[in-house]
Amino acid sequence: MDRETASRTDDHQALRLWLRLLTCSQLIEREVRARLGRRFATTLPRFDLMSQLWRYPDGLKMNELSRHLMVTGGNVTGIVDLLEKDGLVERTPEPADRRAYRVRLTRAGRKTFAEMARVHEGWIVEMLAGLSRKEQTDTYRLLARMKRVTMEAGT
Amino acid sequence: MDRETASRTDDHQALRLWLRLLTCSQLIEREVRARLGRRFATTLPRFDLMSQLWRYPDGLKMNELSRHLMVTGGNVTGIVDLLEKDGLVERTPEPADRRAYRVRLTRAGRKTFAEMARVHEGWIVEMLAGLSRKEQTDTYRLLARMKRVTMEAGT
DNA sequence: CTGAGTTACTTTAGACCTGATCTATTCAGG
DNA sequence: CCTGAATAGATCAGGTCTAAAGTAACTCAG
Repeated sequence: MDRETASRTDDHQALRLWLRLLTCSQLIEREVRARLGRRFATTLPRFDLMSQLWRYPDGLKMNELSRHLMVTGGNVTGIVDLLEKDGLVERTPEPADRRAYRVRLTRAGRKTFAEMARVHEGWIVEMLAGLSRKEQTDTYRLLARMKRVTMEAGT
Repeated sequence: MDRETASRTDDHQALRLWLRLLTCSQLIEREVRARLGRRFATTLPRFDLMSQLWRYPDGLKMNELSRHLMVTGGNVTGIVDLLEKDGLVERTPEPADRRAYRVRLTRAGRKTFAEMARVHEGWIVEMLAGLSRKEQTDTYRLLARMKRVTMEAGT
């Protein structure tokens, strides 16, 4: 019995769609968090941050990380602090602007993340393996529509 | 530029689907959280908890709340504490079991929630208004599949 | 009836997240 | 130059969440 099941009876279409979306998202996210903790003793926010740095080998400034991850700056500070303490990322000074840092993966960070990303993708593939290729692309396309209309509505 | 856009290039199908699902979910959730704060000076967890109690006028025990909301017991304790302090819910003793409480909405809680739920559904309808009725039901059905296969894979 | 195991809830430590505020630096006009 | 606005980042308070440990009450075999 979860939130969604408990409320199906008399709600309306858009609301039901939203609750189901939330349920799916939480099911996967919860599992990924648990596995990241068990297998790699890390967390989803840390994984996400490292994933961004992985795509930008020259590093990113704090505010760029903040935009990419869609979280506040104060939050990025905290996560980078923790990753830095573990030696997975480093803050290097930005010569052009003494206020700014450039955050990048260390050698150890790259090694660690490469392995994590490989295993992580396997988890997702496994969790969604029950969906046919067509179901996956159909869902992907419909969620593209949802993403678009939601972003437009939010403006 | 968000997480998903930043990573589209060379990822595989299931992973892309998951990232898009996460993006959609976060877009809506973020907006709902912001509006709940601005309009009602409350938070999504508090709203969710009250929403469960709304459906069970006789109240729920703490562990039932925990199961419905899919969060840990310690978390429920904290949220109920805050709602109780605001006079929106009350803990009443459970005669049959002196370890347990029965949590229910107070009169003020019912009044407050009724208004919040009405406005909240309006927000969701508005945010998803760009989707046709068919798109909504198609997405709903595909997410039902995803929910099912994900829960089965998680077992 | 008793004590070992279970269950209901709370507490705690630690991570996460936001919004607001602070410090230091940069930049744009005058 | 000099000053005020804007920007980069850090810090803080408060709420959220988990896992683990703690307390009290219940259950039921022996």
